[in-house]
This record gives sequence, C-alpha cells and structure tokens, in this order.
Amino acid sequence: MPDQPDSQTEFDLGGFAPYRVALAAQLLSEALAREYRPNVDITSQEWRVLAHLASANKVSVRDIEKEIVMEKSKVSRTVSRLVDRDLVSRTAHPTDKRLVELSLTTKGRGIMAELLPMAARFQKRVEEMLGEDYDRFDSGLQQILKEYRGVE
Amino acid sequence: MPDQPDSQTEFDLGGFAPYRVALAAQLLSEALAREYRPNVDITSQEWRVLAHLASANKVSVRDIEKEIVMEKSKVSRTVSRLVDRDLVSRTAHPTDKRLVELSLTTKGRGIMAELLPMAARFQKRVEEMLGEDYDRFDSGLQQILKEYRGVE
DNA sequence: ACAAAGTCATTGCAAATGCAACGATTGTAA
DNA sequence: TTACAATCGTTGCATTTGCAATGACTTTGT
Repeated sequence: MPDQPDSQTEFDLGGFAPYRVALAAQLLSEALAREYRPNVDITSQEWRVLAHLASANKVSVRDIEKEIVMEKSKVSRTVSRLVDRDLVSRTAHPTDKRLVELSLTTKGRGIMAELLPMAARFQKRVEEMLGEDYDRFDSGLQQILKEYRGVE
Repeated sequence: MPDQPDSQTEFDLGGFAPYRVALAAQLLSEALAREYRPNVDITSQEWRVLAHLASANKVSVRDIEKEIVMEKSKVSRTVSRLVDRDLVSRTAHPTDKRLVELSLTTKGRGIMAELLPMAARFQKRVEEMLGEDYDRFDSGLQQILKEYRGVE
C-alpha cells in the first residue's frame, strides 16, 4: 500500500485546496501590484474598487459590497480615501437619500486608462502561461464561486 | 465584430484572474471556517500555522514564514497567541540561539486530531465538486504557484 | 397616516496588520 | 582574532480591519 497519510496526525497543507488557492491569490495580487505600483500608488483594495467603478458607473457602496465581496465599512473607507485623492466622486442619490452615487472623476478615469491596459496584459500573460489548461482552470474557479457565493 | 470591450474604459473585473482567484480563496476560507469554528475557536492564520506544525515538527518562525508565505511578524504574533492558549510550545534551539523551536503541544495535537479529518472531508468535497476538472484546476494553480513563488 | 421594520452608509473601538527598526546571535573575510 | 555582514525573532508605531452600533432615510403593514 503506497504511503497513505494518517489523517489524525499527518496532513498535506501544500495540497489543501483552500490553502493553495489563497496562496495563488496572494501571489497573483503581489505580482500585479509590482506592475502598477511604480506607476500608480494605490492599494489592492483601491484597485478593486476603481476597477469596478470603471465598468459600472453610478454605483452605491452596497453595490460594490455585493459585487466585489468586500465588507461595507471597508468599501466606505476605501472610497473615502479615493475621494480625498480626487479619483472618485461621491454624490447623493437623487431620489433615495440613503444611497450615495459613486463614479470615477476625470482624474480617476485617467489613472484607469493607464491601469486597465496593464491589467489586460497581465491577464493575457496568465492565460498564455496556463495555455489550454486555462479554460479548465477557470471553470473550476467558476464552480467554486457559484457554490459558495451568497452563503451567509 | 462581437462586442470587443475598449480596454481604455471598459474592463471585466469579474473575468480578471487575480480577482477571481482572490474571491475563490476568500469564499473557500470562509466556508472552511464555518465548519470548524463551531467546534474550535481559531482564526484562519492560526489554522494555517497549526496545520503546518501538524506535518512538520520542530520548526522555526522563519521556516513557517517561508513555507506558508506569511510575513514573519505575523507568524511571530500568531504563534504567541497559540502559545498563550497552550496549543504550541516555543523553546530555544539547542545550538543556534537565534532560532526558536515550535511544535504542537498535547492540547494542540488534540485539536488538530479534530480539525484534520474535517479538513480532509472538506478537500474531498471540493474535489468531488470539480469532478474530473479538479486535476486541471489544480495544475493551473500549480503553474501559478511555481511562476510567482520567491519573486522579490 | 403612521408606527414598526428594514435598508444604507458611516463611525467608534478593539484587534490585527505591515513595515521598519532593534537586540541578540551567528557567519564570514581579512 | 576581530571587525563586519547577515540572520533570526520580536516589538513600536501608524495604518487597516472587522464588527457592532448609530443616525438618516425608506418601505411595509395595518
């Protein structure tokens, strides 16, 4: 019998899916940050929010919270920093005064015009790296996202 | 021509690999935590350190830092909490006095005896969920890990 | 209409984090 | 040997985070 690890005392953390995926996420995020940070000084959280705003105008904090799965107080504070730096504008919703309307400022769009092509190149490089495996890889991701999204 | 997004202003964050992987990581981590937290009150960081200690005895902070890619001060403080809770023992290295020797205590092993089978079941469930796609998915992960590990 | 419940964004606060600096120790080169 | 550099773990400090609570507003049900 080939060495069957005793699950009571032995465990291969390196082969554990949650760990592997977390590690990959961290490495990808760091690699991406290494590319844009020399040009644009933003954090990963700020990048996420900006990227979402780039494709969806006039959104609320709640929209972002749901869409990019970021706790709302974190979204709120991230947005505040972006507003301070004049990358995002925050105005009141015309009819529902509970909501805010967030969108990129001109300056914000300028930065994204620099960042998005960079992101697209990054994406392309990952796809080329995985080659024909990319589709399977991505559909695996898709299943995980579908399975665990919106579980309280 | 089918709608080709203008990379200057449009961007599909939802299809962006770093974002997707990060999201999957977060969801997996939360799903896992939902399983063990009712039984054992530890954080994800503590889980990671404990899991590594379960398979590698007598390790230093530096070993953990490298192995699980966690900043050393974070490792140090996580270990301190585990030592306070008597799950991990921290003793001086016999010859090199700079190093510490970390290992699970009896109590720590007891907790891991409960946690590891749970983790194994979780892993199995993910594999079943992805079915025959799992191998491709995992080899995609592997390529990412290999490509980006140890890049300063 | 109006009270009760729900929704949204922000903030207070304690805890966690990242980074640089530190002290202690060990390795290295002259 | 003896300076000098490198390694290891911890800590100080400013920042970020998570969670609960808050205040402002809107929806629901009667």
